[in-house]
Amino acid sequence: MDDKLKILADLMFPDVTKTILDYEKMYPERDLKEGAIVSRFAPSPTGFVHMGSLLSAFEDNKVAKDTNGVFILRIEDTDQKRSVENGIVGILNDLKNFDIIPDEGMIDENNSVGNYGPYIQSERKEIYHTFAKSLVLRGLAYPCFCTSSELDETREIQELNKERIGYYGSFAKCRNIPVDEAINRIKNGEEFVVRLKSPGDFNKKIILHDLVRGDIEFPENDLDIVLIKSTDKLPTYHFAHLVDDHLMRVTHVMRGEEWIASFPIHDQLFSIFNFKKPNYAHLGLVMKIDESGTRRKLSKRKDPEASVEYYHQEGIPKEAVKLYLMTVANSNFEEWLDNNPSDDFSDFKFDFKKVSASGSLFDVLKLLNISKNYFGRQKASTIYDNLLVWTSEFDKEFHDLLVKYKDYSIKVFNIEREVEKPRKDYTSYKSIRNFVFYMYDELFKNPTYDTPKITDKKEIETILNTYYDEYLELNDKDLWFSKIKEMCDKLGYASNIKDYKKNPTNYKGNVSDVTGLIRVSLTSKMNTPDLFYIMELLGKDKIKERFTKYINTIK
RNA sequence: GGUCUGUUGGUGAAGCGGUUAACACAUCACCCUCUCAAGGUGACAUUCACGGGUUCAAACCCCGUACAGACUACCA
Repeated sequence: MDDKLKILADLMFPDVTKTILDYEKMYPERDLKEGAIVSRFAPSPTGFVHMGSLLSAFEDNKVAKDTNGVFILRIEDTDQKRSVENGIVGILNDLKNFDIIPDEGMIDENNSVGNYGPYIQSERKEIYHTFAKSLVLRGLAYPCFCTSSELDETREIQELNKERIGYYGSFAKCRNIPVDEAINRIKNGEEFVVRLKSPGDFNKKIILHDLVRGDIEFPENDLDIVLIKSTDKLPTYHFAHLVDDHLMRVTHVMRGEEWIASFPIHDQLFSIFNFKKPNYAHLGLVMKIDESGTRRKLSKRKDPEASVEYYHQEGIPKEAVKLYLMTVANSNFEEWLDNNPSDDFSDFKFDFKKVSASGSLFDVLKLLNISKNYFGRQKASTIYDNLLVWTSEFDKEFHDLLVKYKDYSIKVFNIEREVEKPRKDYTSYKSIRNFVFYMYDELFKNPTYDTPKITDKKEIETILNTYYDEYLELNDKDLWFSKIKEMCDKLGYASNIKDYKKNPTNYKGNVSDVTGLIRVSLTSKMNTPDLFYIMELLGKDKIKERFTKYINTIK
């Protein structure tokens, strides 16, 4: 009997030259400190990273770095339909944009670092075959010749009889084909997949532990799942997971909750081989609210914000996205951030217990808020440098101005910045232009003016001319303002707003109406940062120019 | 049909048998103020999907139900 199995196994896997033991020696247990976590991100080479995957890659990376472990990038290309040209580089770039750098695995389309490779599944065929072959030898796997139409048929029967769907028990037609017959059919060139001869019993319960959900009770797996596919002889996800994560000595498998259902399969596989089982953490999915008001998985196709590239284009700083990801990853992070306001959170330790089990809603508003606070912490020169990089790709016109007026630009960004309570108005690099455009003549050619309180042309002329001729003061902020108040008193506007509120009819208006007019004439906007600083930077000549320009636009 | 997961305010959530049900975002009000952005103060869940049960005591434990989601492929 054993001899026959050997003949069968050799026939099924003619390419196998090594044994499992050989591989155990090639990929020995890692020599890492106690508690070090080996994690892996294993995408298909689709060329881009979706927000949900980014979160899990981010967490994989974080956990490995926290513990001085290893973070591996492995490419799962066992389904050729999912592969795309230069798909690996695309993924690597998306990760790199958020400072997620794998310690081990693929570093470009064809090369890798690390001693546990290859890191592309299609190049590991012989390894999978070796493991599958050992199962055949032990009578725990068998060739299955069922065609897809046969499979469909049994499924239909199962549906009709309201029976559990799947390839198991008496529905596993090829499970008990005599070895002789199997040998002959293979010799005759019949196509086959290799299936696990599951030793499980659906009526028995097992309890599996998940790092975020705790213990989960399942029936044992009794499905004879496919291990190796027929046409390309590549493994299925389940089998590749077993072989790769064992041989790469992965300690923690973090994946989406869509994998919970196959947890029993994976546990069984590890048991059969008597391999040390990894820890599992099944993460909640990233959701969004649909137009119809229902929750659904964030979709790459429908939702621009699902694509990681979107944040790059929008100019959301990667630091802000990372901060946001961390708040989604661990619910206690925000509190920590409050006490440690910084963009470097390497001191914050990821905790599986603080991972939410339910899918979280993707909250763009929150991201923007985090981003705003991030900008609040930055120096003007840092903002300048980063903005220069962003505009070089997305806003050529602005970029050229930044280069031309470097020192001036830094001063502009510094308005109310490096002080105790800095401004928090920028939300993204993209948004900055709208906050500062009026500081550049080149961007102020045809402004659309907001409408100030004071609209009468004659009055406007009087105020602006009087101000420029008699009260303009740019050396000191306090003096600047007291001069404006002085003028208000002279022209019939209340210099003190409280006085104005008491007796509004005694005045033509109040200081804020006057400064509002000056503000609009200079910037076209009703709302801006501190007017004094703006005027200080603009300088006398430009102020005159803009007063005139404004007066000329009024009818 | 089967298996599994989840359900706390507009949103993200804390909570693990006794809490005024944290905190953050958003919203609103007031204060500060030359306008904004900020900042400060306060408001915002009589209640934790629903119905039962256990208990002196339940958002927390048990049982049902509903809803949402995942899986049930030679896709991952």
